[in-house]
Amino acid sequence: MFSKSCEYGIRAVIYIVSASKNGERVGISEICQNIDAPEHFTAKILQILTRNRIVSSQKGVHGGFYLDDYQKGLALIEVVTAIDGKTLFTGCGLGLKQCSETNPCPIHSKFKSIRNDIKKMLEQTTIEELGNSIKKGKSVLKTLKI
Amino acid sequence: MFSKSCEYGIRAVIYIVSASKNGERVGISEICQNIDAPEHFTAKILQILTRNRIVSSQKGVHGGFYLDDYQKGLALIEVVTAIDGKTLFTGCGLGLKQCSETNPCPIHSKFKSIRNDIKKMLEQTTIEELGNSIKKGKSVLKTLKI
DNA sequence: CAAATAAAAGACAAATTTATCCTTTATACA
DNA sequence: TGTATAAAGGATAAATTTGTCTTTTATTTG
Repeated sequence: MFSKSCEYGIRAVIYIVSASKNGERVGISEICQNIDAPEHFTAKILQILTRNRIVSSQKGVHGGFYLDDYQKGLALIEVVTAIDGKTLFTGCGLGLKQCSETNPCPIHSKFKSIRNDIKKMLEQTTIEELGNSIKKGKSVLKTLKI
Repeated sequence: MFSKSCEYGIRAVIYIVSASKNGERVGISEICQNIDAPEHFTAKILQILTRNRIVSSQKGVHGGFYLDDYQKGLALIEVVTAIDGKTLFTGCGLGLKQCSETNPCPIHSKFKSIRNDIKKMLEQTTIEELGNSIKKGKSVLKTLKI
């Protein structure tokens, strides 16, 4: 469904929101320890997100990543689109470039509703909402240690 | 969503069903010309499907690929599972191995309904049904030449 | 200003997916 | 029975994705 990059990206932003109380910044190593992701690789993904102004960052001492109030309210679809592009919502299920309403592939209509559901779900879910779910302990971002 | 292999595999079986009138066999080069897919690569995917008894094949003169009546009635999910496995229906949206009902990721429940919809769609759609859509000219499997 | 810190960026490597080529095996039919 | 045919299978290559390492840049703080 999502690429590994996108999975790490989503997990990272959710962690940042859940961990940075009152504007505190979170470092890349802390992030990656808490989402079970490779550090340098995830750093590059966060670079993409900061370039797209989905995440904010600060270099130097006490630097790190954080989300401002506007960014917290962004929907998950912003993260997904920045990393994986729009193919998941717009592309043909069978990979046909010319597939369209007037020139449909055999599963076009059946696929359309699913694509729309995915899109709707990602549009309606905010980063903050998912961060709160982590804060409250209702969900997790990594394998629990035993 | 699906891998390239899976896209080619689905397109191939739909073409075979749509093109093989009364048990006629269809050769790999004809298949690939009509679904815009690389020949040798698609041949390997059809090998997987024949090993899984989703497609039938015959070597030698007048050989080729075909689907018997039972195989025509198979659902698309058989094709997808044989090629891409079950991760699309069972895996976590954020790639967490331990994600489950009791230990959910933040998007677990929202994702579940979408996964179920995809699964349901693939279970309810038969290969034959899609082949008929092609036969009737209601849909296409490749870019139309202008 | 200098040192320490942390993200940004660039270069490179491993792994996986996608694609191609060549040889082998099975089948039909003359 | 032998030859042509077409799928099966093996080996290899290209492309993409994923992952690592090192250097550079910006910022804070003493």
